[in-house]
Amino acid sequence: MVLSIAKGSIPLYMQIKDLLVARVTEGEWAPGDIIPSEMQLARELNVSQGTVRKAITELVENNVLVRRQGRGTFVAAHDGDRALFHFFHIVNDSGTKILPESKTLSCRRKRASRQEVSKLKLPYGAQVVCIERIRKLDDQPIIIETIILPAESFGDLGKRQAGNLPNTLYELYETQFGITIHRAEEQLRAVAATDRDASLLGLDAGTPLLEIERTALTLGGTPVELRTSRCNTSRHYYQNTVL
Amino acid sequence: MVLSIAKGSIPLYMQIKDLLVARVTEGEWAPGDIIPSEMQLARELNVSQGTVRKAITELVENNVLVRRQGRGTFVAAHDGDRALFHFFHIVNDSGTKILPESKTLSCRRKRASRQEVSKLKLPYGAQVVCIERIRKLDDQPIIIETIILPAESFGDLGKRQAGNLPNTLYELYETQFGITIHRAEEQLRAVAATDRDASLLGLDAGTPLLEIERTALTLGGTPVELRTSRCNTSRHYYQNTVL
DNA sequence: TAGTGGTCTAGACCACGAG
DNA sequence: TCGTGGTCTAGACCACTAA
Repeated sequence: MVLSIAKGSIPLYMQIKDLLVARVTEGEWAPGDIIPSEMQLARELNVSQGTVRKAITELVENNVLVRRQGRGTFVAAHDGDRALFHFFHIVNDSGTKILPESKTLSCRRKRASRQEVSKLKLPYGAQVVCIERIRKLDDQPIIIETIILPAESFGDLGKRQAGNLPNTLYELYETQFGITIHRAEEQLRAVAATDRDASLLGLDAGTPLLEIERTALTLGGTPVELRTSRCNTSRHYYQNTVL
Repeated sequence: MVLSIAKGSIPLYMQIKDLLVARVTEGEWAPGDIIPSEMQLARELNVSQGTVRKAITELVENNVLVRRQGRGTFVAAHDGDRALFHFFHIVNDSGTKILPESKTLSCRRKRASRQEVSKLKLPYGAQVVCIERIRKLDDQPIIIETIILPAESFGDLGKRQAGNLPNTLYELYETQFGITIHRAEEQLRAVAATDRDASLLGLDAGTPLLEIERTALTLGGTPVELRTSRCNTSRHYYQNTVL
């Protein structure tokens, strides 16, 4: 990659951003890895430290990189904190947020439905991994989740029954399959509990549930997870901050 | 205000941020106003342009200021776009977002309930303005909204029946009452439609509705609006992006 | 102590908008 | 043409971390 500084071209720091993003998406630097120091990058790319700094600053704001003073700059990795603060929005009535414990009900493979093919941009007839689990908050079953993953990208997940899957799946995707979730789109609706919902959550059929349909994407923008959560919101709610 | 650069003190650009925020919250600069140029501020505060620039950059990311190349830097103001992109999240099934038309059902004053007193941090027994309206999307009544405002801050709103209120209330708060909404906290639940909900929305009682409880805050963090929206999500949904 | 990121400065030139 | 914000540079010093 050659940086160009021709008149009216894309700013240098933008080109550097793209270059750094490429090195992350192409796996040259993995999540948790340290990247070269600002001075090293500046020398390598023949720009000033300030220009590299500006590129890195924007990637930090973007949750792609993490800076640690005195240590260096690292590729952002999924830990429990990120799962809790960025990707989990259910809070109990007293306003405190805790990650629920999860119990895997099933984890198997099947042919993708028409909707799944379309949302995951899969070829017709592709296989998907289908996970169903139930999540407890304050010792009560509150959330039923159905998760769909493109089988091709997830090794042998779902081929053999795997027992209980870890609570923070995004950490699993990252460490086991080299797939990092970067952002997600959520669509929320109110729906009536089906008989199955009702029995799993200990409610009456027809009880209003909050349904969250999430599409999770990699840094490159590829959709890699479809997740439908149905939540009993009688003692919990979905918390969102609008800026 | 004197900027201090003592060892181990708060960085200069942070102090400048606070100072600029103060000038906005205290009304020295109103929404839509141009603020002094970076060079003018740098001279006034005896710092370099780069330091002022860094302060302003963060306030722009914070939606407090807006930069326009070649023109200057302005205090952010509420227009239809901001209402639509930042503060309205209901989208129809084909994924397009449009601001609903609103019909005001009532706008009157009353004594604040215990909950309203608590959430708006009002003195016991304070008056509030209570607005009820219904909002149409794609020509169908989809949302019922109840809005609570501290009467003290909103002049004579609700004293005389005011006919139909404008669609984008935050513009009204800003231009008529000098109150700028900066951010909001939303709590979402699934609830069953009451008889009144049902008749207003043309549904059966008990139909699941998405309830959004929003607390809107000024830049200073003072809560100034409580808004409860109940939405028919059979053909629409609440869209949220998770970063 | 050496190396990293964090803050701050001073000054150059570019791109845009208004008069 | 002038003033604004936008990009880029070069270099100083501070604060933190690890060896």
